[in-house]
Formats: sequence, C-alpha cells, structure tokens
Amino acid sequence: MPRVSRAEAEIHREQITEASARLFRERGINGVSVADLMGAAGLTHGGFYGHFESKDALAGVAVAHAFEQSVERWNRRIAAAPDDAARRAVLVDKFLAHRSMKDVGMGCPSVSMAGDVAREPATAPIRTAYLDGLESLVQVLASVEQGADAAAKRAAALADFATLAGALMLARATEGAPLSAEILAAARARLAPAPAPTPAPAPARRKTRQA
Amino acid sequence: MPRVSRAEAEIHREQITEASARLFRERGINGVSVADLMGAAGLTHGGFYGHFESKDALAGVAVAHAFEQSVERWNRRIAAAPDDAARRAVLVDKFLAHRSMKDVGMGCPSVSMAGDVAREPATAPIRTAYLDGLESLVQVLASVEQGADAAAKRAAALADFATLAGALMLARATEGAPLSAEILAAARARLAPAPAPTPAPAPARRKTRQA
DNA sequence: TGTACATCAGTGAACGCGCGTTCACTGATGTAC
DNA sequence: TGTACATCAGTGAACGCGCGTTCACTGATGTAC
Repeated sequence: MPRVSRAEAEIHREQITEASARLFRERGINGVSVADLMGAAGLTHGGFYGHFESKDALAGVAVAHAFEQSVERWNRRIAAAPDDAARRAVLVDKFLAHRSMKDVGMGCPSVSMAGDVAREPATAPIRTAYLDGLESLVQVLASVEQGADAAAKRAAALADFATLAGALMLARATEGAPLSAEILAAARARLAPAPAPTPAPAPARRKTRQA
Repeated sequence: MPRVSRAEAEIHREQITEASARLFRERGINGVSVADLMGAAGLTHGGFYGHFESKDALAGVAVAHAFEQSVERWNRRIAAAPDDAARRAVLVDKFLAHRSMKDVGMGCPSVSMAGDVAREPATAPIRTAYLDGLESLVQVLASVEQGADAAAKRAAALADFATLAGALMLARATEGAPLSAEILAAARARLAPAPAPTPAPAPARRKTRQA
C-alpha cells in the first residue's frame, strides 16, 4: 500500500528510529541490515531512503534517541528520591542491576554503542550523537554527586561513570561465567559501600526499562 | 611459491595470528577480511583454511594471543617496581596513558574486543579466550592490591579494572573532544589519588607497547 | 649421498550469499479550483 | 462539497560489491629406499 498519509509516514519514521535504537544496541550497526530495520516497522527496504539519507545518518539519529531515553529515565528516577545521596544511589543500583546487563536493547547506549562509535571516523553522525548523549548523562550524574564545587562533582561523576560503564561492559562480555556477576558486585560495593544493595526480586508490578 | 617448508609455514601461522591480534582490536572482527589477514602475512586468501578452521576459530586464537601479550607486559612492569603500591600505580598509570588510548591495536583486548565478544554466541571460541584472558589480568592486578585477605584484594582488583576499562572505552568513543582526556584524568585521580601522575613526555628511548 | 615419489603449503578462480543503495513504477493522498 | 490532477510514500527488482569458504591445481619439500 503505497502513498500513506503524512501522519502515517511520520509514524513510520518514528518506528524505524525506535527499532534502530534497540537493534543497533543489541547487534551493533553492522549486525542489522536496512531490510531488518524497515521490516521492524512493517515496511520493505526500498522506502528507507525516503526517510533517511543513509544508514550512517540513521545511526546518528538512533543513538541520539537512545541517549534521550536514558536521560529521561535517569531524571524520572532521581525525581522520586529524597536527597542527592539517594539519587546517586538509585542511579548506581539500576545501572549495575542484573536486568540492566541482560536487556542490551533498552540499556545505556554509552556501553552498548561504545565499540561501534570508537571505530567510526570522526565525521560520522554517530560520533556527535554519542558525545552529546554521554555529556548529558554525565551532567545528570554530576548534579547528584557530593563535592566541594562543580568541578569536584563533575570529576566524581566522570570517575563513577567509568566504573559503571566498565563494569557493565565487562559483565556482558563474560556473561554466563561467575566472573560476570562478580564484577557487577565489586563495582556496586565500590560505588555504594554503605546502603542496601539490590531491593530483592520485586513484589508486584515494575517498569520494563532500565539504565 | 607454493609448498614452503614446514618451518616457514609455522612462521606464516604466527604472522597471521599476530596480524589478527592487532587488526581485530583496531577494526573489530567484521572490520577485517580473511584476505586482509592473509595479506598482512604476505599470502593470498585461499591458503587460510590450511592454518585455521574458520575465521571464528582464528578470532579465538588471536584474542588469546592478545591477552597473553598484555599479561606479559603487566608482569614486566610490576617486576621493576619496589612494592605493591608502586606496582599497582604503574599498571594504572600505563593503562590510562594517552598513548594507551591511541594505540588500540596494541592496547588491552579487554576494552577493544569487549563489544565484539558480548555479541558473539556463548559457544564462540572468542568468548572462552576473552574470559580466560580477563581472569588472568584480574589475577595480576589482585596480586598487587592492598587488602585484608585474598577476597578483598580480588574485589579491589575487579572494581579497579571496571574503572580502568570503562575510562579507556569512553575516552576512545569520545576521542577528539575535551571530554576524552577529562575522563582519563578523572579515572586516574580516582585510582591514584596520592602519587605523581604521568611521568612527563619521556627523555630518551621508550618501549613501543602498552596496556 | 642420490634418486623417485608422495605430501601438502600456497594459489587464484569460483561458489553462494547478503549487503547498501538506486530506480522505475504504483496508486492513495493532498491540493487547487 | 465535488472534481481533476499533481505529489510522493512505499514497492520490489536490480545494481555493484565484498565477504567467508571451497576446490582443482602447482611444484618445492620431505621421505623412503
């Protein structure tokens, strides 16, 4: 059915973006074909170039979208906490959760896209998207850090982020082995020495998304 | 010139392994073709399957080789230091050095291969190679950590490793932006708060390799 | 040491396949009157 | 509101290309005598 309405076409564009944001995180940019992405929106591959200039251009849009989702999620989480210490704690706790490690497609793109981004040339759209997205997340984290001044809070956020992202990356690469959970636990202990760890298997309903 | 001597064939196998260990780290497994790898050893692509069962099998061998190089390098570095604090400091310092970030092909495979490894199925040879290699590096780091007992030293090593690997990953993905060096500096400050940072541009000759 | 022959490391053409991108075409949508 | 026509979202075949892997072949190496 060719020539759908403009409203429908816009919905299609959003579906392609949404599916790309998930599939690129799960399988990497080379691991997903244009036909896969269009198929995820119920379309055939030929129409792709009516929506995006190239696969690379879409990768930039998709990564930006994934980071926006993460920033919104982080802001939602810290909004419910009473003070900065609790806000930082909830971000750490969710980021290093087992569920976070498993659901790559909805997880933080700072980890799942880092390898792809590092290998792209400096001019690729995905690099700008990644840089801006990471900066946004770092600022959210810095806003809840303890510190004498803004510089100290930012430095704490950067070091914390390195630990969080590194732990998730290593845990995923060793998934299936005991070492995987060991890494997550060690990072959790390092970043949140005092309070309670994970809240237990959860009683009733929970949100589906993560870090 | 077909049918070279067995000694030459063994050298060819080592050259393929060596080139793979470098190129896979730089460009990822999908970023290098069998023809590229054979070409790096001065051969044509057809002979590849006389040396390795498949590209996947080679990836396992190459990653294991890369980790072995890293373990040797770490052991060489700590051998020259007077005490455990100095040993840990030199490992942190070299891992987070600017040169370490730039030379992906000779850098630690725990960072450069993590993305590829995480997306491979559980049965892929590269997963076992990565797991064993990472475990070896963690043990080297644990052996120079401060701690009440072996468990505490291992936990410290795992948390430190997460910070090191995460910082290098994020710095590479943001290379070219000020944030990149900022991340490395924050991780360095977190892991080595007291002693001297980088030793300065270096006076005379230096080794070529890194983390 | 020398000869005869089997072995096998490497060659290069060929295989089937999937990819990103292009393009002529279709027919419902959107618009001008 | 109704009609006529231009627009353009999506289709599916086709393009050129590079990939991992296979295979018949070559001729120096390695070995048996």
